[in-house]
Amino acid sequence: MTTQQQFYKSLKTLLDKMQLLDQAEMQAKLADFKPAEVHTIQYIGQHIGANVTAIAAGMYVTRGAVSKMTKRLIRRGLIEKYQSVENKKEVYFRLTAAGQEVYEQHEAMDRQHDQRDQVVFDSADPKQVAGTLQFLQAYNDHLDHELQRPKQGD
Amino acid sequence: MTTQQQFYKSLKTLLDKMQLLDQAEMQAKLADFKPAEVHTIQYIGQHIGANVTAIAAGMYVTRGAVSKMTKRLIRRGLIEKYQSVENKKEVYFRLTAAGQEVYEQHEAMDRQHDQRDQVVFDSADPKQVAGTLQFLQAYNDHLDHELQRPKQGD
DNA sequence: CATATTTTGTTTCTTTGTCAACAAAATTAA
DNA sequence: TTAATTTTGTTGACAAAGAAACAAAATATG
Repeated sequence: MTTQQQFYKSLKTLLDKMQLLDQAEMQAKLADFKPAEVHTIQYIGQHIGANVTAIAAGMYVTRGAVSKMTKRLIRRGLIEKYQSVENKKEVYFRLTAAGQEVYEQHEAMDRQHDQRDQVVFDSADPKQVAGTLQFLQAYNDHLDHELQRPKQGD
Repeated sequence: MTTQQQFYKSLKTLLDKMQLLDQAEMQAKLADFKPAEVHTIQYIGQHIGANVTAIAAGMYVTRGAVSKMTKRLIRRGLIEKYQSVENKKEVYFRLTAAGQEVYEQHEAMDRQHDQRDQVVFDSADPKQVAGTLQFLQAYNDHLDHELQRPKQGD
């Protein structure tokens, strides 16, 4: 297996495992809410005033998915939609008090996960950690570049 | 944002971007097959003789998902199921010639992706790359440990 | 050995997402 | 300014995966 393949596999399974762990905890602490609901609440909480298209881009899903999910969250009283006078086409969202409550519970959970994994960061060489972040950033930059240049013939 | 949060975000978006890029190419070159079909074919090709449970564990999905997908791949003539005389409960799979064909096309595509991103590995400090792999491995080991110890009270 | 428990795979129902078609609004071009 | 084009959001049909209930087979326990 090449370095690259190893890298990819490690990355993939790492996230799979995190999701497995996190999901179990979510089930327990936020049982009334589906994972995707919480995820969307989190994104809106962190990106106040984002419209459907921006949320879709940020969450790497389609606008259709966001449209449906926000509709559901509105129905459940967790977010509100609003529009601007300048632009009657775009739709923006904010958390309601109930949504804010869910948001904060989830944030607390996130901090617990951070605690759970802190030992990995603490016991590693700080230079190795910094190098890892730097490498991931370089890789991300490369892919951003690739995404902007979508094949020949466009 | 803490180092840990930065790390997680980089990881997540990196995989999101890869998937975005890869999916576009898949659509073009293996248009007759759904991503999940190709993914399962790839796993079976690399793990001959794996049963439903093993495939599910390896792919981080449920047995139900594997059961359904393998059924579909059999219907489409891409894999075969077989059983052993010693164990009439477990079900194993192998690729057919048609499945092998898809498998190889996908492998070729994977090698192209490797080429696409090789520059990232080439232009980085080899020590940084090695350090990154090491760190990811350490993190994976930590999570394996956490997954084996599923909370208090079990 | 006989029975209880666990493992394995399948199925049904639900959740989540994509895709494609569409309408309304905004932007660009003529 | 009017008309063509693009952007934005919504919807419906469908695809993929999860959870839970189940039956059959294997394993453990007495």
